[in-house]
Order: sequence, then structure tokens, then C-alpha cells
Amino acid sequence: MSGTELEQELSQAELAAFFGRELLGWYDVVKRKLPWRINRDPYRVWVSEIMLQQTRVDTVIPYYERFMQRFPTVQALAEAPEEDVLKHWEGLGYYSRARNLQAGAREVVERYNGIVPDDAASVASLKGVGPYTAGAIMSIAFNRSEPAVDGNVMRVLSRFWLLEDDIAKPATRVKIEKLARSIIPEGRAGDFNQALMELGALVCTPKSPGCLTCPVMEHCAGRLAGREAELPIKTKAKPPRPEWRLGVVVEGSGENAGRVLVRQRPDTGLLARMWELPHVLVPKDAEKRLRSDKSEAESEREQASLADLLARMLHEEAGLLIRPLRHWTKAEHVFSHIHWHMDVFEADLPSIGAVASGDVNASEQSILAEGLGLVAEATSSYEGDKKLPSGYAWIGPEAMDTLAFPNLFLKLLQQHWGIKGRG
DNA sequence: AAGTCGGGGGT
DNA sequence: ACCCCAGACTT
Repeated sequence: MSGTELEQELSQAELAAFFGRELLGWYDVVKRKLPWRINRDPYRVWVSEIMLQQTRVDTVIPYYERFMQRFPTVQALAEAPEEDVLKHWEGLGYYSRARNLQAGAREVVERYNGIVPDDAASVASLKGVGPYTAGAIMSIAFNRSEPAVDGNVMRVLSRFWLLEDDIAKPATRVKIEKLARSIIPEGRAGDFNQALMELGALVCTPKSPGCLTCPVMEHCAGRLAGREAELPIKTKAKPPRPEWRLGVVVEGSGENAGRVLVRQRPDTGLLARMWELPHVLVPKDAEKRLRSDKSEAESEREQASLADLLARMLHEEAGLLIRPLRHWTKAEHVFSHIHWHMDVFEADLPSIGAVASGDVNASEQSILAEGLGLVAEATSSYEGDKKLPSGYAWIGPEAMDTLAFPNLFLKLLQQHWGIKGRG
């Protein structure tokens, strides 16, 4: 301490007044023009806040524009087919947000006559609306004095007030909510909450924060202590568990030439109700057996083993008989809790002619040996496109605007047809 | 309290 | 590579 300067000890109320005044003054000058800020329509605010959950502003903007164009009102969203809603969410991730949002819209139509209720408890009860989103809607759309504490706000307030609580713990969000509620300037809840987030996004960033341009640096306890870089405190997440999966691009023939076999995922769980290429999880015991060859280039022998496993598991799990042709590509995809390593094969359906003429490889024989009757039945029915296993369908590039795929499979399909188109 | 739920951009 | 993003829901 210098000794010549009197450290002004500001009270909590004085700090809050300073913080609110300076932050709002800064926000009024620099706030970004964003598509959900053209008015305060509660439905528009609602949709934006759901999309912005765990998703950056720049990523959301084009999705938001398309979504609002297609579903401009609560009624429009409530009446739409779910598939249509998912299609407009395609690539954005966390797809339960889309399903919950539509469920919420239908609830607003049925229970509130299509008007988003101006009531914190009612808004908070809507599907997909948690503590943050309820506070954001109430403050931004209705200017109610409710806190809206997201990752930005926890970071900003942790630094300004030098809070050393672990923001990964749920209890910390509750604590910071109480603080945030207590410092909302009278009559400006919406602007204040947005200003907090704007500061976190533009200035008080996770790494190398721009303290020199920060409107509240003068009394930021974290900065004054020289500790802004180590705040907020957050425990590390566990790394995603690895999974080895075998996928397949099954090419159709005859009337399905140029099409690929896809399937719809179950109603719950990961990527619920999204469409995908068929794939199977390599069991851990089989993994040890098949990974004996650790060399860079996979041998033909190993690929044949993988293809064999793929065909057999697909038959057991889905009753689907395929004929793997060749290894096509590898694909990696990382979720927050799972890391997929995929080997994708090209395949077609076994034909009766091929079986009869003996034009089959060894691995295929092991599959087909289980019953030529099955093959015959499968072949005739598949070609008619009538008796595919439940949830399976043929799709060509022209129909891609009807089914919603997660990005992983979207890219694989585009790669498949893209190469074909250029070749 | 810990796990589940996508995908991408910043550093 | 690792971190984090205008988080919510389930167990």
C-alpha cells in the first residue's frame, strides 16, 4: 500500500450504485444491434434466450432469423410439425431445446390464450425455461426486477466482487443470483441484465479480459487485487469417454439408386428423434481384439473384421442385412460427455443373384449362412421400399430439407453425395 | 451434486 | 488441446 492514498472503503450499496451507473452508461453507448433487440415481443425474447443457451451470439443470429421467419408467432410455432421445428434447429445442438420450446409454445396457446404470461412463476414453469431464462424473459420483455445469471454474469460478478466460490457448483449460481438481484438499478432490469452479459461477452472475457476499457475497473476487487486472470474459480469437467463406432453408407439400387439408408433415433436420449446413418457401438471386448494392430494404416484384414462385425451387429440389432463393400472414411465427433471415433463403410444390400452365384466374400458368407431365407425376404422387401426395419428410410439429396440430421451425419451425407456429384 | 444433452469459436 | 459459450433437466 502506498500510504499516501486513502483507500476509499465503499459500502456494498455504494459499490452497487457505482456498478449500475457506470455499466448502464457504457451499455447505452456500445450495445450491439441484435435481431432480438428490435422490440420487446416476449415470444421473440423467449426464442432468442432458448437459442442462446450455451451458444454464442454469432452462431445464433442466422438460426434466429430463419426461425422467426418460419415461426413468427407463438401460434405458428405451436401449430408446426415437430419435424419442421427440428429442421430449423439442425446443426445448432441441444435439440431438446427445440422440442421443449415448441411444447412451451403449445402450452402458452392452450393455457394462456397465446399470450406469454407476464408472471415469473408461470414463465418459469414453461418447458425448457430454467432460472436464467425465466429471469431473462421477465427482465428483458417485461422489465421486471429479476436476475438473469448466466456464465457471463457469474464471471463478471466473481471478478468485481472477488468471489472465490466455484461457479461449477449449483449453489454458487444461487448465491450470485441473490447478489445480482440486489444490485439491479430501479426501473432498468432489462438493460442491466443485458449490459452484464454484454460486458462479459465483449470486455470481461474468460481469457485476457479488457480491463483497460472496462467501465467498472476502478472498483473491481478482482482487478485491484491483480487476480482477474484467476477468476472465476471453476473446477474442471471430466473428459468425454471414448466410444468406437462403425457406421455405414448403404447405397440403394433400382428405384433407390442414388439414395442412402438412414434411420431415426429414439424419442429420448442423445440426439433424440434426429435422423442418422446406421451405426453400431463396438463392444469393449471386441475392441481389444480388433485393436491388436496399432499401426497407422489399417490392414485389409482388420477392415474386413470390422466390416464383418458391423454387418453382424446391424443384423442383430435392427434385423438389417447389408453387404459391406469397402472402408470409406473416418469421422470424429466430440460431445461434452462422449467422444465418438467412427469408421464408416460403404455397403449395399445383398442380392439373391450374388448369393446364388457365389459372388460373396468370406465375411459375408458368415452373415448369410444364418439363413438364405432371410436374405431372400429382405431383398425383395427392401427393393420395394415397403418393409424396411422400423425407423429406417431411403433418402436422396433432394429430400434433405425434410429430415433433420445432427451435423456429424449431415457432413458425412454431403461428403458422400458431393464426391459422387463431382465424379 | 453429478451426469446428460451439441457444436463451434477463441486462445 | 483446452476452455467456454445469454443452461436445463434428470437421477
